[in-house]
Amino acid sequence: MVRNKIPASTVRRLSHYLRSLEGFAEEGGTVSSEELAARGQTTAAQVRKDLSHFGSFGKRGLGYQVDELRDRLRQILGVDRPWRVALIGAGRVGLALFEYPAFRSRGYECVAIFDNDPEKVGQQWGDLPIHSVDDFEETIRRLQVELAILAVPAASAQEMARRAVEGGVRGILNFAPIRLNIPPSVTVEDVNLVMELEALSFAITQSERGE
Amino acid sequence: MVRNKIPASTVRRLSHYLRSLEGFAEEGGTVSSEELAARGQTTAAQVRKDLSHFGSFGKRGLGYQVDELRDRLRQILGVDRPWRVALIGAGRVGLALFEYPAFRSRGYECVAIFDNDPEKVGQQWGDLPIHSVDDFEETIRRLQVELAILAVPAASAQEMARRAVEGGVRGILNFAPIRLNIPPSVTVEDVNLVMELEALSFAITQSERGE
DNA sequence: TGTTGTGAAGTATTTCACAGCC
DNA sequence: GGCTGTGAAATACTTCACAACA
Repeated sequence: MVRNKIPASTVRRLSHYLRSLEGFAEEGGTVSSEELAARGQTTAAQVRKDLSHFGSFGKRGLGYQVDELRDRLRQILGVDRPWRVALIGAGRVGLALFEYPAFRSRGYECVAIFDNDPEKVGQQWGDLPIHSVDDFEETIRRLQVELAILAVPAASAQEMARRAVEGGVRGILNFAPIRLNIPPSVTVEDVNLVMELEALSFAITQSERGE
Repeated sequence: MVRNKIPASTVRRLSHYLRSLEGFAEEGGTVSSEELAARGQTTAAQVRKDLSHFGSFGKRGLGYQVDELRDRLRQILGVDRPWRVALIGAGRVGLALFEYPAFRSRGYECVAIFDNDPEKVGQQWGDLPIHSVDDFEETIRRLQVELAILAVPAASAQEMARRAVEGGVRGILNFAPIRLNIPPSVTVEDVNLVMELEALSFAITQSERGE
């Protein structure tokens, strides 16, 4: 079904489409590529091209069945099943993520929290204890952790990423502002807030100079 | 100096290059496009092309002067001067961002915090009071806020974005998972954590199906 | 009729490769 | 000799436009 490599831009848009469809209360309705495009800041042709990578599940003349497309998008994005997540780093960022309701509601279930600060180890967040990093690899392997959210200082990020891979993790959401060096079989997504702010100040600076 | 539209991918890489150069302790040294590429997960040709949009500040046969390139990148990205930032939404995400040391150290200075929860209004974070949103536009205009960090629930994000624009903000870092509808003169950068996680689960699901 | 799915055309971005300069 | 800066070539992505079909 999936013919070639899917561009990252397409994956991001698929996520948007799914979000839009979840807004539709009306079950059993249909939606056109035109409507999806309007909600997703893109074009109808782009919506159709994005979806066409995964098969053809629209009806010509009618559009897409909302329920069906939503289910299909969930399958494609892999969110039709729960994911076991470990939070590495119980600081402010970790706490914000841990309490972010959207994660759990989309099937990302935090099953373990780790920190290297002896003050924090043993504390509870919700019903989860904060583990020491001593037996990190064994613990995440035992708990069958698939995704790691890496919210530790840059200095320890590479080391913890390596250990997470060692423990069998398949993907890492990395908040540390460094490029992780890990095997290509493990997927990494970087969230770099300073970079986002710099993109803002760049754009503003450019527009000021331009005019 | 800047000839055409600069791709977003280039801007992100410039931010990486700057981060790499800040790692260089040695003042007065030089760095080649090859070295920068190695640290930034890209190619030497890409580094040179990225920089060439803004002029030619390397020495053939030698490479780039570290200090000079770093200063030039700061100018280009607009981080050679402080930016006045307002934090909108004093929840967990807001707190994590407020205490994120990298922001302040790069010149993004939080000058006001807002929340619509009467329980929070009047509290202090560091030496900043949490303001009510009642006189939001006037306050940010008076404080000459240039950037807004929007960390409020999706339901109020559009409204607060509109009011921020009204108050004279030039850029918005948006954590709400919706597309803001604002005039093109104001720049928006979206940080969508669910989307990042979905990109991970997509990639993992694909690789499992492929093999 | 109305809207999809998709080759073909059009743009945008990256990579190549080499002249030009230190 | 070594490394930059940059047109030209290659590749990737988006948009067009229309046949296919419910």
